[in-house]
Amino acid sequence: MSGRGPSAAADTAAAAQARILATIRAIPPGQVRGYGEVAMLAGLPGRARLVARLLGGNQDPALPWHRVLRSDGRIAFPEGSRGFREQCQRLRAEGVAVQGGRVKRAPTPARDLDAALWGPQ
DNA sequence: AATTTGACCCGTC
DNA sequence: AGACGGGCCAAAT
Repeated sequence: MSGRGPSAAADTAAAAQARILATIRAIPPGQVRGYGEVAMLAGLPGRARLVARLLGGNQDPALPWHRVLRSDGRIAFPEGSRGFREQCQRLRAEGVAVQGGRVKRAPTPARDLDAALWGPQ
């Protein structure tokens, strides 16, 4: 059947978005991930902005959006804004140390891998 | 169809 | 550590 309706491309995009949302939902409480990290885990490397756009239009209160931050470990909202405070509070409620709008532990565990490979001496 | 915008990322100074 | 600039991708106007 050659009836590729207008759902062909839209379906792919929808699937990508669904994977992104699933990845965000899969983030364990007390942990944080970067936008690019979420995109990569969702099988969409380089689409960090898509994740951001998705969260921007997200209306699901059950989505742990607060566990997603910038690659620098910093909150993506401007300091003092509503989202900033809410995200900060929600993170602290999960035991995440937030200082100056920044998470103590970087979302990229690459350093841990290096340490694990070489070991503590 | 071209331009602008956005809860971004990375290398460099 | 923070500041600048360029790059990337997708949706909205």
